[in-house]
This record gives sequence, C-alpha cells and structure tokens, in this order.
Amino acid sequence: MFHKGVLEHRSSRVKMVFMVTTTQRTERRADALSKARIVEAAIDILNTDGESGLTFRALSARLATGSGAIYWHVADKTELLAAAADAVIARVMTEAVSGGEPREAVRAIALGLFDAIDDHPWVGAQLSLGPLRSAMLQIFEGVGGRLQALGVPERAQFDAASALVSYILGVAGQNAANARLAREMDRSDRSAFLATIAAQWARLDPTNYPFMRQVAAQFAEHDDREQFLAGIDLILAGIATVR
Amino acid sequence: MFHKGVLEHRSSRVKMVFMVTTTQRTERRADALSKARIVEAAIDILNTDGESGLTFRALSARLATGSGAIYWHVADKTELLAAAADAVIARVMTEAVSGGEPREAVRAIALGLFDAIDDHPWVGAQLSLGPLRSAMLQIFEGVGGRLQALGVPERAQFDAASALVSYILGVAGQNAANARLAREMDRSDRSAFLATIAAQWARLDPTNYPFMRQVAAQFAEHDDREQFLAGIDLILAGIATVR
DNA sequence: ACCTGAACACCGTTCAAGT
DNA sequence: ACCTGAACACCGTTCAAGT
Repeated sequence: MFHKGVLEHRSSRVKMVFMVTTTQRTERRADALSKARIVEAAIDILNTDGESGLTFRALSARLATGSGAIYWHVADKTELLAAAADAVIARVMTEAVSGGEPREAVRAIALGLFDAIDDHPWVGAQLSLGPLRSAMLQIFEGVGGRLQALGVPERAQFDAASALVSYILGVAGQNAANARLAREMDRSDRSAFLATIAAQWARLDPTNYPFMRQVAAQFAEHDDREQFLAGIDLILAGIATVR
Repeated sequence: MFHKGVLEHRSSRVKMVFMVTTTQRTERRADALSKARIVEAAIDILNTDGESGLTFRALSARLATGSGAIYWHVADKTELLAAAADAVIARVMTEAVSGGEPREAVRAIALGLFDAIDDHPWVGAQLSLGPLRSAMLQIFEGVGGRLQALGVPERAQFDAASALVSYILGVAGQNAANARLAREMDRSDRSAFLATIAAQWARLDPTNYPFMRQVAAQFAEHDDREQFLAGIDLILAGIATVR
C-alpha cells in the first residue's frame, strides 16, 4: 500500500517524504514521542518550576529521551513556548464560550484569560511576546464576535476589538510579572505586601507624585481581578459611545 | 575632613562604609566606571543589537573592563535591563510633559511612549516584565494627574488610570514583539507584509473565524499608531461616562 | 573601594551515529 | 523516520587576586 505525497513538518522547514508501508501498519507505542506529548510535558514543567525550569535537559529527562529527539518535533525553544501558550489559551477559550448576552460573554472571556494567567504566569509573558499566533487569533475572534452581536457599527469593530485585546494582554503581562515577583520574594501575605507598597507611595515627593500619594490608600485595598473587570467595563462603555 | 556614615549600595545589599578623605578630593577620571555609564552603554548596545546582543562580555568589552567590574555597580542582568528601561522612559516622560488641555496631554503621553517603544522595542518587552518600577510610577502619575484635571470623580480615578496604563503597556508589549519579528524576518515592505497576513485571515475557516475574515480587509490598511490612539480615545470616552 | 579575568556551572543547539 | 547523547559555542555569575 502506498502513501503518495506525505507532507512532513520537521521544525519550521517543510519537506516532501515518500513513505512506503505494508498494509500491516506498525503500531506506535503509546509513549511514542510527538509534538503534542512534548508540549504537554513542557506545560507541566512550566507550571511547577516556572520559565527558568524549562530546559531541554529537564524536558528530555522527563520524556526519557535525548535532547536531540525533541528537536526532531520542535524547531527551537521559542516555538516550544509559543505552542505551550497556544495550548493553554485554546483550552481557556473553548471553556469560555458562553452563549448568553454578548456583554457578559466578553467579560467571561476576559475573566477566563485573567484566571488562566493567574494560574500559569508564564502564559502571560508569552502572550505579550508573540503577536499573530493562533492564541491571539482565538482571543481576537472571541471578543470581536461579541462586539458584532452587541451592535457595534462595522467600521468601529476592528479598533474596538483591538483595544479590548490589547488591554487584556497588558494586564496579562503585568499579572505575570507580579506572579513571578511573588514567587521570588516570599510574598505569602498579600495584604501586608500591598500595604508596604502603599506606604512607599504615600511617602513619595508631593510635587512630583501628587496622584500616587492620593491613590495609595485605594491601592492597599484594591483587588486585581475587580480592577481588571472595571477596566473592561470602562472600555465597553467607551465602545457603546460610538454610534 | 570626615564623611561620617556613607551609605554604599553594592548590588542590592546595603552596607555601611566609613570613608576618610583629605580635603583634596581625588579627582575621578572622566571615564571612571559608574552605574550611569554602564546603563548608558547597555542602552547603546540594546538599541543597535537588540536584547540578545546585550551580554556581559559585550558590555565589558565596550567599557574596556572585566565583566566582574560591572557586578560591582549592578546586581545582575535583571537590574541592568530594568535600569535601562527606566532611563529611557524617564526621558520620554519629561519630554511629554505638555501643559495644555488634559485630554490632549494624555494622548501626548501615550503617543510619546508608543513612539519611544517603536524606536526601542526592548523597552516594551521590559515594561510588561517589571511591575512597580519607577518607570511605571511616572507613567501612572502622568496619566492619573490628567484624569484629575479632567474632572473624573475621585473614586473612579484609580481604576481609570489603571485601565489606561494597562492598555498602553499591552500595546507596548505587542509592538515590541512585532518589531522583533520584523527584525528577524526581513520585513522591509510593511504593506506587503500586512497584505500577506490579511490574506491568511481571509482564508480562515468561516464557521470558527467569521470576525477575523470580515476584519481582514481593514487590517491590511490599518495604521498601528492610529489604532493605538483610537483605543486611547475609546477608553477616555468610557471614562467620561462615569459621573 | 574598585577592578581584573580566569573559572564554574549551565544553557540551547547541532550532528554523526545508531535503529 | 526517528532517536541518542556527546560535543560545541556561548552565557550569567563568582571570586581570588591585584591596585
């Protein structure tokens, strides 16, 4: 039996391979290496040990292969990180597909992403790094579709969706950075930590930083998740302005 | 002549040093090493060779010292990158202090940051990495102050400023990623590049990506800077909604 | 105090060799 | 086709030794 022109991806390059097989397919072992399995293992490592924990040595040890084997399925570390982030985002987006009212749907998507990045900070860093990846496409589509449903005029839809997505990614990046910091310093007591920063702000030079001083008190009591949602609502309110 | 208790920063640790000097101060050579000079050299390298070009070897070669000398003035590479970004942002913010109408002032700050990050992509990546650094403080203060002037109710000022800053940082990060990509692939012809992506979007699966398909045409002709400003205006419109 | 530069530990990536 | 693992080039960081 012949398989004529099989397209085989090896890294980013593409080459033609002519494969000849008997009718009796050779069974793959359950634990055979594949891009999917590699990405899954990478996600596990990223979640437990953070970005600095993901090395090709750690990865190949966990997969019980040589480091070179990984390069057969994946071009380089950049592609590996991007694929890992894509996988996580894809899951979030399929879970966040709520039918319902479009404004609520946008909030659900936004919150889903927020929570996912809170759990997996490395995704946040990754998101603000790669631009036109499939993860971004899904987010853009999810948000943009609801804006259509909301009745936003067509000419305004692109800018509006772009604003929402940029905002989401901005918060994602900051959140990821915060989470990384929280891991480094042992910041077990969040409210004590916020109070320390608020106190610093309150002590800033009054002529150069009047706003920060005023806002210090609110900062000590604010909730990141609520503030994130407040921003989404602010942007939605601005979008509702366009007629 | 005595200098009693001089606080000397060495890396992040702080130690007390008692220094005795004669009235005749020993003149520093003009090219003596200092954190400021190191940061300046780092900025030069980052601008010309990008983030991957900044190594302690390259830096010490340019400064004609050993790599260890740099560690006397700077804790590690993270601190070095943060200090470099802070320096660039500080310049932008002092230039962007326009008096004028507050709404225009917010736009001026936003555009100043946008252009700076367009010139120095590495700053964008850095901004979404460190959270409560002095650069962020300045941006937050600049934006927040104008919101006060705009007459935004005090209880809404913190959330409003936070939304604007997050949006700015989000776009900054994406822009930085784009610029990095543009450098890797030789993307000299921007409009041709946009057209390629638009064509990809137009070919996406219609059931899963109706919005992206519709928006593809607009994407081919959009201007990043204008779209960024449109987002700022959208958020400002949302903020004006709060009474 | 401040600088030098060799040494250390560790990394991503390649590649001849195996099956 | 797919995997192995030693080898390569390069990195951030440390530190005994100099001035």
